[in-house]
Amino acid sequence: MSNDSHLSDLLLALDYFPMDEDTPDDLLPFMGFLIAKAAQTIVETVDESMASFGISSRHYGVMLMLSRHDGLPQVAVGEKLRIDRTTMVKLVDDLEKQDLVERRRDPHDRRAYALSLSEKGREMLPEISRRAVEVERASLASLKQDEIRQLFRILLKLVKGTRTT
Amino acid sequence: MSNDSHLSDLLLALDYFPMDEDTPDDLLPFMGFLIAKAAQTIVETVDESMASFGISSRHYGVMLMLSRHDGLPQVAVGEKLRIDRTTMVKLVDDLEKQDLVERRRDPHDRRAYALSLSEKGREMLPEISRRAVEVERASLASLKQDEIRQLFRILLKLVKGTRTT
DNA sequence: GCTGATAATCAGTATAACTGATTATATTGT
DNA sequence: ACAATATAATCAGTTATACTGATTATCAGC
Repeated sequence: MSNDSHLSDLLLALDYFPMDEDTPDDLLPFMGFLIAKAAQTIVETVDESMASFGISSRHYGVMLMLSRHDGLPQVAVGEKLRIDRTTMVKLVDDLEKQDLVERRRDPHDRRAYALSLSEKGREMLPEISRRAVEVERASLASLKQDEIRQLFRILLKLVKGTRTT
Repeated sequence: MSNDSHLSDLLLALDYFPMDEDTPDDLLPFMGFLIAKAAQTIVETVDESMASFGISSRHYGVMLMLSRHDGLPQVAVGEKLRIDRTTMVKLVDDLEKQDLVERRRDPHDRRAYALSLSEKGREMLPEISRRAVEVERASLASLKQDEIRQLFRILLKLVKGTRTT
């Protein structure tokens, strides 16, 4: 309650919104900032909701990835999620301790692990996902269905467009 | 070149796109993820572009804030930017060392600092902003002007909608 | 003036990203 | 087949950030 002066105030107060003209140059300095803050908000709430499962949003991301790409080596999951190789070690350690993910040796490349959801992981994932969706929906509550779809489409285009490779 | 398998592939490959139906529930589990990755991409590139000025995107954010709210106390800047009070100390230390920002005692509240851009800070900011805009524009290159405007509008609505107060 | 709140700071802890090295295994070139 | 090089995972150590709790100075209300 002490704090009704948010970044949105900054932006609003400063006539960066609405942007009537077709020169979004004025608002570009704030774009990165705005995306970062939106991300921060959502990630924080997802993290909170995942806490009761003993994991973070990042662990959830790994599980989500494995649900679709079973048997992927650790490094590949990291590349897809843009998580550092050494950070992946810790994440998978955590997930293994919770018995949500298994490390098996890849028979075709015995340096690598083939990561899979464990039995428990497969069982839990729908429930975990349901929670994540709940809070994400809540985070997006101020948006119309149509806006959510647009946002998704635009972000996807953005992420696709900026490949570092 | 080793890595053409990005998160976008995940999403595309999995028919999460295009989302023809009016049930974005299927894609909601990926929304937070997608925003986070978009943010990561932009923040990283902005950080890189700021490096030649000896600052990070966070320092830039503080300067941008001060350019609009001169004389704000440290804690207020932190609240607006959602940066921890103790982290602000370090950020302002850095900016002061670079002589971009000044801490003056607020005459009305001698506990607080009134933060201001220094002379040099005021001079530099347009140049710094120009660089930031350059790389942000590059990050958004895959989007049409119209999509950038939409994205901005939607994100602003989202951030406004999810006040933690 | 006393009490409780607040701005900034500092010390200490926890987490994450990153660097560089190591081990085991794979791949490539000859 | 063998040597050189590359790769997957790990570990140790460094750095950046967030957060907690305490301290100091100051403010505001009674």
